Amino acid sequence: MAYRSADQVVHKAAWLYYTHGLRQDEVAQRLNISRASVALYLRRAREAGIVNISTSTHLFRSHMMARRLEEAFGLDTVWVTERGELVPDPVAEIPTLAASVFLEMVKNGDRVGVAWGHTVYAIADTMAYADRENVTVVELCGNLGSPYSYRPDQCTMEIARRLNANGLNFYAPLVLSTEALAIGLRDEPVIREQLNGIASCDLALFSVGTLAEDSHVIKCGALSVEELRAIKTMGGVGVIAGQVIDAEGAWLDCDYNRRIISADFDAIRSIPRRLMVVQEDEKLEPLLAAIKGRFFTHLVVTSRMAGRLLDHAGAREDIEASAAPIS
Amino acid sequence: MAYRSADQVVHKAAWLYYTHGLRQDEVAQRLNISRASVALYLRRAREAGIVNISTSTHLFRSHMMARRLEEAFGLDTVWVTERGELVPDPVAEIPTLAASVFLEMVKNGDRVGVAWGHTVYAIADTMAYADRENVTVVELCGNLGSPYSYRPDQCTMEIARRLNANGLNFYAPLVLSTEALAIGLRDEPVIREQLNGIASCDLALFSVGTLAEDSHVIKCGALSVEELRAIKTMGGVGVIAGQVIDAEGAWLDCDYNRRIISADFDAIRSIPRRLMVVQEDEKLEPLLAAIKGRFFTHLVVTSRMAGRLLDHAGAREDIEASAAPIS
DNA sequence: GGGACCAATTGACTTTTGTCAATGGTAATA
DNA sequence: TATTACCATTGACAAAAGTCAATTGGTCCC
Repeated sequence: MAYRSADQVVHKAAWLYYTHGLRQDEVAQRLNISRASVALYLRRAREAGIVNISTSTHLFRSHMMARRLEEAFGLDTVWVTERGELVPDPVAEIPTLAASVFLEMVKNGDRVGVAWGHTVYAIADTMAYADRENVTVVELCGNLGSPYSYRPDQCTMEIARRLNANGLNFYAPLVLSTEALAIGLRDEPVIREQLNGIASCDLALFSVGTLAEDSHVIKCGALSVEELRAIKTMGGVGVIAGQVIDAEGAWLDCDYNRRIISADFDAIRSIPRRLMVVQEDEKLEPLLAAIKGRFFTHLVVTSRMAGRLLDHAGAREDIEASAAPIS
Repeated sequence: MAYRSADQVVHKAAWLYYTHGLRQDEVAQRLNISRASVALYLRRAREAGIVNISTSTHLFRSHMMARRLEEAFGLDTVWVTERGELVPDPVAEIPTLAASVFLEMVKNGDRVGVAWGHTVYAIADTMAYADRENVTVVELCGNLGSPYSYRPDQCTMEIARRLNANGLNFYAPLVLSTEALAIGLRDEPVIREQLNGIASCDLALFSVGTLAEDSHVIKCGALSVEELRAIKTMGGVGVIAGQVIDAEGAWLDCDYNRRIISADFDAIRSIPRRLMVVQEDEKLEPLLAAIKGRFFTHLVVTSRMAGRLLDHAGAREDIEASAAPIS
C-alpha cells in the first residue's frame, strides 16, 4: 500500500490517540498542531482504514436459530439478525451485518470472489474501510451495460477500494446473443484466465436472485420477460452469479444459461469459504435451491427467513426468537 | 466463547453505537436504559474485546530502516519504533507496538507458541482484549518456581486470557538438576505431547535473552553466576526459550542446555511465522546470534537497535532516521 | 510581483461523552 | 422478617470531542 507523506501525521495522531490512549489535546501538543486538526486527522484515519473499529458479530451467532440452521443444513456459520424495532434501520441491518462478517472473514493475502446485485452493492456501500494487504477482489461473472446502477464491476471495484485491494474485472459481457459467441469468448485467453482464477479464490461473497418479473435479471435487461417465463416452465427458480438454477440447485440447461460468461458452478463450490447474504423475504425458494446446490458455507439472513428455512428443513420446533443462553 | 446473558445488552449497545453509528443517547432510548449505562456498557465492550479498535502498524514499517533490515537479513517483515520525544512513554513503545503487531498476526484457529521474559510479559500486559475463536496458546518452554514475576506460564495464560484463547502450560520445570532426569521427563507422555505440539504452531512470540550477570536467567535462578561464566567461555552469547545459543545461533552443547525442558530449535524454526521483539539496547549480540540461527521471520525493534544491526550487516549507509516516502 | 485560487489549519462555540456520588433493587445472612 | 452487603443503574456535572466559519499559507498563472 502506498503512503502519501501527509498520511504520516494522520497515522501518528491515530497511533497516539487510539493505541497510546492520549487525549486529543495531548496529541495536538506532541505533534505541534491544533486540537481541531487532530480531530480531523482522526476522522480521516478512521475513514482510510488506518484505524479499524469493529464490533464482534457473535451476537448474531448466538441467536438460537443460527445454531439450528447450521445443524439442519450442514453450514459452517450462520448469522441471524434480530427482528424488532430496536434496530435503527431494519433495511440496512442485513448489509451492515454482512459487511462486518465479510470484513472479519477477509484475511491478508486472500483472493476474494464477488458476485453482484442489490444486496452485494449495499454491503459494499456500508462496509468500513480497512487496510488489508495483498488482497485481490475478482468478479465472479461478466458485466452488464452501463445504464444500470448495480453493475458487477462496480460491486467488485467498490469492495476492492474499501479493502485497499486490487480489483480484477471481467472484460466480457455477462450475457451474449448466441451460444457460439459465448463459447468463443470463454476461450479467449483473457477471459479463460479470469474464469480459471475463480477456483483459486479463498473466499466468495454473493447473494441469490429470484426469477420474479420485477427481479434483477429482468431489470438489468439480461433476460426478457418472455424468456423468463420459458425458463420458469423449464424449472428455473433462482439465479446464482447470473446463471439460472433449478429447485435442486443444479445448472439449468437452457438457452440463456448457455449464452452466459460467468463462474463455473464447480469452481464456485471449490472456494473454501462462501458467504451468502439474503435480505428479501421473497428469496426463500431460490435460497432453498442454493442450499441444495451447496453453493455456500456461511449465511447471513433475517430471523424471519431463518424461521422459514427451518420450517422447510422440517426441523423447527415452536420455540421462538430470543437468543440461546450458552453456559 | 461463552456468553453470559448480561453480555447481550453490552453487545447490542456496542453494535448500535459502533457499527450503526448511533449516539449514546439514541442507543439508551432504544434499549430503555440511561445514557450513563450505555457509556458504561461501551467501556465494557471495549475491555472485553467485543469491540476492537486497532491502529494499523504500517507507520512503523514505512521506516526506512525497516525495509533495509528486511533486505539485509532476509526477514519477512520488520517494524521499527521512532526515536524521539513524541512518544509518550519510550519504554512502553516497543511492547505497545509489538502487541499491536502480534494481534494483527493472530488469526482465528491459530495455535500460538509463546516464550517468556520481561519483554513478553510487557507485551501481554499492554495487549488489547480480542475475541478470537479457536485460538490455542502454548508455552514454548518449561516453568520456573514461583518467587519470580515473569513466569513462563503467566505469560502464556495472560496472553491466552486476552485473546479468549485457551492456554496450554508445560507441566515441567524449565531446568532440572541432572541430564538423566531431563531425558526421562522429556519422554513422559504429557511432556512429549506438549513438546511435539510446538512444531504444529502457526505463530510464535518471543524475545532473546542476554548472558549478562544481571540477566534473566540469573535472576530467576535458572543459572548460577559460576555456570554463567563457564557457559560464556564456551561461547554462549544469548538465550532462546531458556536455551543458550552461541554466536552462530546454534545450540550450545553444555551441561545446562542438556538439563532443560524446552522447545527443540528445529521445532521452533518449523513454525511459519515467528515474531521476535527486542527492547533493550544490550541485546545486540544475542540478537545477531538469533538472526544467524534463523529463529525469527518478523521483528520489532527500536530505531537505535535497527541502526546497529545494519552496521553489522555492513549494509548501512549514512542516511539517518525519518521514514521513507514511497511513491 | 500581484492576485486568484485552493487546501490546510485553527479558534471559538456546541454537542457529545465520561465520571461519580447517590439511589434503588436484590440476594444472602442473622 | 429485618439487616447487611453488594451491584447495577442513574442524574447531574465536568471533561472531551465534534464542527464550522474565518484565517492562514502555499502554489500557480499572468
